Amino acid sequence: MARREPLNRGKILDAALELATKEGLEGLSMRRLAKALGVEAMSLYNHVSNKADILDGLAERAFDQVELPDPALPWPQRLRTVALHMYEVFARSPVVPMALLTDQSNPTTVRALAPLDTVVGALYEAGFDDAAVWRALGAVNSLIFGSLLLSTGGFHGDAGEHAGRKQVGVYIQEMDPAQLPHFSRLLRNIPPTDPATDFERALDMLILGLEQSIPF
Amino acid sequence: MARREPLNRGKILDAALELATKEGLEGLSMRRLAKALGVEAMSLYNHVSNKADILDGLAERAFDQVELPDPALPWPQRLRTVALHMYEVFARSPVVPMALLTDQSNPTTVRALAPLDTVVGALYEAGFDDAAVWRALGAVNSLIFGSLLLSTGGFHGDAGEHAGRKQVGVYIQEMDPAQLPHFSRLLRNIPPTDPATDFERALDMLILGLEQSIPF
DNA sequence: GGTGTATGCTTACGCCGTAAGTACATACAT
DNA sequence: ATGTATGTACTTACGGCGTAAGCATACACC
Repeated sequence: MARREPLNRGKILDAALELATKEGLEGLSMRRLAKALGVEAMSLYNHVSNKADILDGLAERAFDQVELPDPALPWPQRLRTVALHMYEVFARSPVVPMALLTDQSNPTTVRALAPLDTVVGALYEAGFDDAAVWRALGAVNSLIFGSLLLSTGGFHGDAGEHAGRKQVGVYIQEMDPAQLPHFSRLLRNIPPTDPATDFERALDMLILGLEQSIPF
Repeated sequence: MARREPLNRGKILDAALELATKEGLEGLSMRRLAKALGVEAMSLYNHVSNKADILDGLAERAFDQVELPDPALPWPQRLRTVALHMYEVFARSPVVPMALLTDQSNPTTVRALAPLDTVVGALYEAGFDDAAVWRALGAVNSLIFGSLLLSTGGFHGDAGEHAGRKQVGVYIQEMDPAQLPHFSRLLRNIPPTDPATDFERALDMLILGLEQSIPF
């Protein structure tokens, strides 16, 4: 009986990312993942310790792809660059931010935390104290992850974001312009924006706000 | 045999909120919810159409609690007030934002969308065009929901937010200050901030940025 | 009393993550 | 060449999940 090509962690992560990208986080199950690899579910446990381990692996790979900016740049550019890179990388693998925010993944390796270290470094250099750095870090992360989640899946009701006209159309019909005048006006004229540049604008606003609140 | 007090949608929602607040979104199952109500799981389906319907109900109740600001206020205050109220209400029921962002809930009633209509109205009044309103709405929502999710559960690795010293302590020990100098410095000195005021500061920064990008 | 309707219960299906045990192919020691 | 250890994969099983389908019972109204 011909021996099959052996499995390994890398192949599992590859297949997991592909499956999750295609089917979403809830479509990624050990059984389906195994099937995609031509293997039984329990065989995966020879190479990963459990499902959370797979998600951690995906998150680490993603963080690893985040380019770190030139440390010589002034801090606002450094912050801007690393935040944009984080957004781009995660937007390519929407499962990852979803798993992170729902606590299904929680990577703790140095590699995963390096981009955040860059953010923190930039904020300290700006002159903020510990509390302000902490808050600003939270704000940046909130904006990054909030934008990602709202643009992929979550809560079509409030925006639909890039979700496309089809769904939004439903709301337009259901919506009573007398009761929600502004919102229905907006939905009637949704402009064709893309989430990435929307995020960029929002980030710039936040950085602007940050620069203005630097202590002297 | 004594007839038991009959079930109804309201009681189900009450128990669901309590259970979910105690056990988290993943702890809220039809079976456990039924048990808490002294009933079999399938009995719930006489009053709600499915689990998503329960989550929609919780979300609607939450949106309903959001106070709408005095329309006479200038737009930045209106925006600020409604965003803060949304944050407060959702922070009280963390299941709701979680369910919204993971697409397990998607309320579409007028009541649920009223706060968003207020936001949109404020942004139009500020003079933004459709595209800018759309983007600004996304930014505000991202900040609200991102802050909420980061502060409840998600991704202790990046911040831990209010999650408390215990968990953060783990990272401090594991973390190599040589490789993550800024981040480990920050964790060594985490100041005692609370997520709500952190959000308030971030929101003010964003509004500041908005005001400065009004077209003339 | 008879009947219709609403409510709750029981059973069952196909999913899920994973613990535990088994079969077998290779690598190495004798 | 034989025996053994190791690692990989498979099988089975457990307790959970959401919910479809069907049944039993209690009340409201005629």
